[in-house]
Order: sequence, then structure tokens, then C-alpha cells
Amino acid sequence: MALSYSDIINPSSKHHTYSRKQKSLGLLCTNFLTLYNRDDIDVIGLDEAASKLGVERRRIYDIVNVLESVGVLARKAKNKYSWKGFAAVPKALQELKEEGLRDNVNAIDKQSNNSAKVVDDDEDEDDDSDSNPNTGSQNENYGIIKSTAASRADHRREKSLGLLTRNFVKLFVCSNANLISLDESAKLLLGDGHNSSIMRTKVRRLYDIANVLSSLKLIEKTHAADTRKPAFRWLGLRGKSENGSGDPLAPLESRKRTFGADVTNISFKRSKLDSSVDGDKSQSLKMQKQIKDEKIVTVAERGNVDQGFTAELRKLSSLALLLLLAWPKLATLKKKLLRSMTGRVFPLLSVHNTTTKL
DNA sequence: TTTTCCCGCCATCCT
DNA sequence: AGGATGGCGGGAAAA
Repeated sequence: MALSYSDIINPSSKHHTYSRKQKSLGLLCTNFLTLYNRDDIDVIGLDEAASKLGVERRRIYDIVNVLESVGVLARKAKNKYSWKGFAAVPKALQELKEEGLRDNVNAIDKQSNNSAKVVDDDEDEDDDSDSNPNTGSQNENYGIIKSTAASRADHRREKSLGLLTRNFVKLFVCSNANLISLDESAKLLLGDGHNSSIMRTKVRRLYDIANVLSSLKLIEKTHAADTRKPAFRWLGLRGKSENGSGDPLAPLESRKRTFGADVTNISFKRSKLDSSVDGDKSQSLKMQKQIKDEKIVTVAERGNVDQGFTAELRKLSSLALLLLLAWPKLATLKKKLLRSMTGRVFPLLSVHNTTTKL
């Protein structure tokens, strides 16, 4: 069979031992896509997907939740999702953008109570026990956040992978920063001060999300321009302008379907494993990332003045915006700041970015 | 070592 | 009750 070994770059691969790479969420998502990204697909059954892809149900939930957040899928019923395809992504992103801008803007007058939640939150630190924290308080979040009814135990939803995904995407879509590291994200999506434990967990989730978003080519992993710290760059719908009917996602790469690609994930347990049969697959090579080398954060007009300083300022302002977006408590301060910042020292920060880039 | 992040236990949310 | 969902974090493969 196609024996393109799991990794072209693995000459010394003795007897393949357990490899996380072939079990990654990203790969699973890619396989999921090659399996269902077709016009004649309507509904997708979770069990069916799980067995076809050779993974346990649990993993399907993981990718399905983020795919749904971006519009590629829509939950139809129990165990059933409908395929929307990449054609639905632009709209979903647009909505996320509006939603994000809206509810950080509608924080206008809220001085009465101190804490508000829009992005995400958790409970108080340290014990405290008993007595449910929130509840009674008159939440001011007007609509937007989807769920119309605030079910009591709906507290769970607030930590869902889906919500996290949407908020993560909002960070990119609502600001002009297109490069951000996961722990910055975690910090932004969480209040700044938090248990390292909470943070760690949040980052774990972000890794999961980032992997499938990467598979979708909505983001790409790189490194911060200055530091070597890994970070993710927003790609959005690349090579998709106008629109012409259909869809298409494939930015470049006009390859048709990938025949012979084994879409099934071999199921080796995490420990040892025999050597019978090869489990290759590796459907097509990754795809050349050829996003040119864009320098630092966002484009910005090519100034030739204090390049370095300007870049730093930009980066700073971007982070500041993100922080503000994620921290509704600072509504008032935010307004003042934006008012004074906009169109001046931070020209590229004008909130109403306009033109939906994506 | 640190960074990634898979695995699957088990709490929750539906039927 | 029983099945569908999906937090959550241990701990091991990858840098």
C-alpha cells in the first residue's frame, strides 16, 4: 500500500513505536476534512465518523466543537451534524467579529457592579466553598452570547471548547494583531491574575484548538518576530477574495482529491506496540506554507522612521487592545483610552477596523 | 528540561 | 436509568 512512511523525514525509524503525531487532533481533523469535505455530504454521524477515522468518540467531539465554532459544521441533532463546508466560514467569522466588537463596546455604562463576564471566567480562587458565586447578580450582558436562556447549570457551557474557540478566534478577528502566543491568549481570555493551574489547563485546551484551526489553515504556527517564542499567526481565508460562487477553500494547491490516502488513524495504544503492518498514511504532504514572510505584527504602512520603536509601539498597542477586549471591567477606562489613542499615536488601532478583512 | 498535547476517567447533560 | 457530551489534568512523547 501506499507506504509513504509516516514521516518522510524519518530514515532511522526502526520499528515505528508509538507516535503522537499520527494521533494528533490536527491530523484527525485533516482526515475528517478529506473524508467529508465534499459537496454531496449532508449529514455526518458521530459514530460513523469515529469508526471511519478509527478513533474514539471523545476525539470526534473535540474537533467537531471547533469546526462548529467556525461554521464548517452545524449541530443538527443528537449524534448528528450537518456539513456546511468552508463556504460558511466567512459568514461565521464575520459574525464572530461583530459579536466581539459589539459586546466589548456595549460595556458602555456599567459602573454599578464590578465584575462582569463576557469572555470567560471561572470562579474565585482558593476555597470559599459553598454559595454559588454568580447567580443573582443582574448580569448585563445583552444577548449576543448566544444562549438565550441562562440555565442554572449552564455554567458548564462557559468553559466549553466551543466558546473558547470562538473567543480565541475573536482575538484575531477583532484586533489587528495577527500574531499571538497561546499563553498570551490564555491570559487575555482569562483575567490576568490566575492560578498557574488554571492557566495551564486553559493553555492545554488552546493547544487542542490551535491544532485543528491549523489544520483548517485558519492559523499557522510560527515564532514571534523578536523572541523565539512560538506563536500563531492568523491566516483567515487566504486567497479568497471576491467570491465566486462556490467555495473553495484551498488557497493554493489545486490538487484534486487525495487518492490512496489512508484516512484511518491506526489505533496503537500509547504504550508499546507491535510492528505488524504499517500504519502510515500521511495524506499528502503538509502543504507548503508560503505565506511570504510578513514581518511583525500586522502590516501597517511602511514607515521608514524609527522602525524599531514604531514596531514596539504597535505591538504594545495591539496587546493593549486585546487586553481591553477581554477585560470588560475596564470599559470606562477603555473608552477614554481608545478615544485618545485612536487616530494618533496608534493610528492602526482605530477600533472600527472596517472592511471585514475576512 | 520544557513544551506539546493524547488519553480516558468521570461529571453533566440530555433523553 | 442509560446514553450522549465533553471538562479536565495526569503524565509521556517531542522539542
